[in-house]
Amino acid sequence: MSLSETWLNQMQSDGSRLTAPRRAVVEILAEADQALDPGEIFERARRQHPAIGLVTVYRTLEKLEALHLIERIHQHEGCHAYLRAAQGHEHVLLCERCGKALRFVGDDLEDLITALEKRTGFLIREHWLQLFGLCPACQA
Amino acid sequence: MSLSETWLNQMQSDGSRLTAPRRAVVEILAEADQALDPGEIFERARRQHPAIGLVTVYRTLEKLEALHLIERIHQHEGCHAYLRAAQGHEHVLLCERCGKALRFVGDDLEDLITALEKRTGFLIREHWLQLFGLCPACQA
DNA sequence: ATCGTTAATGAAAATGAATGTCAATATCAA
DNA sequence: TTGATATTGACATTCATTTTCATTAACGAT
Repeated sequence: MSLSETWLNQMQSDGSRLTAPRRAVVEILAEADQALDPGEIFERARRQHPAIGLVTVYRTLEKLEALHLIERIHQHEGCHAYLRAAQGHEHVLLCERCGKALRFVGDDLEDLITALEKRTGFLIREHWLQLFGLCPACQA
Repeated sequence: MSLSETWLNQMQSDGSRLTAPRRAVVEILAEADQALDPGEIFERARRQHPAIGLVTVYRTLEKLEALHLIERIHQHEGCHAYLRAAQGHEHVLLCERCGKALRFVGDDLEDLITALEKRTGFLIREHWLQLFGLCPACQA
């Protein structure tokens, strides 16, 4: 089963109906190798389903985010792009030039977090780690 | 010399003129122990300088950011709050409840980054690390 | 297969943060 | 003190996102 099928099933289990515009948006996001913002998703979705409205894109994003299937990616240039959600301790590595996004696991932060909790008295519940750079293709 | 005086001097060296509304904004940001968004800064600045316009807040933020004295802090609820910029390898620890922000140094990411570069072929140029939790006061 | 409930849709209007314009004002070097 | 010019605040504008609403479509029940 492909990722988009899995997502569609999860949406349906959640009470959502499977419609053509929704399928288009889900497929785009499930297959994307980069974070996409609502405008970009809208443009791509139109190719498959010309009648789709931008509002539907927003609404589908909302649902997918609520199900933790996608999440917003924060960058200097803007914070409105979405990417498939991190699983477990995954973080993200982004190409500053072409936008290519890679998930990676690499959680060596336990020690740092424990030490900080002791020193500051904070109770740390979440962390964001993002790396930015140039992908192989964009270094040329 | 206080931090706001230092910032004002830097702005002046950069060719900016020191005006009352600008002083108000700078003082608020230099002394804040939490990230503040333009609206919050505007409200606070009005108390010292009732005639100030919101536009001036935006313009002052722009200048301070260009001088790397403040930087935008990204959070779930919004990405429009500003905090004094990180120095060197500082990162930020935020209280999810009251917004209190703490800078800390703790850069043990070199190994992770080197390993990732080798594995992915990316050239990594920057990283963001943010921790979220509850400050001592908000745990009660 | 058909029906009926109700979720979902797209168009249009509304909202609201951020930016651009501009005449009046204030800073600060000379 | 003066004058060039950066800065100001009011107002208008832009543009992404949300809201509203009548219509359409999905899908469980029959």
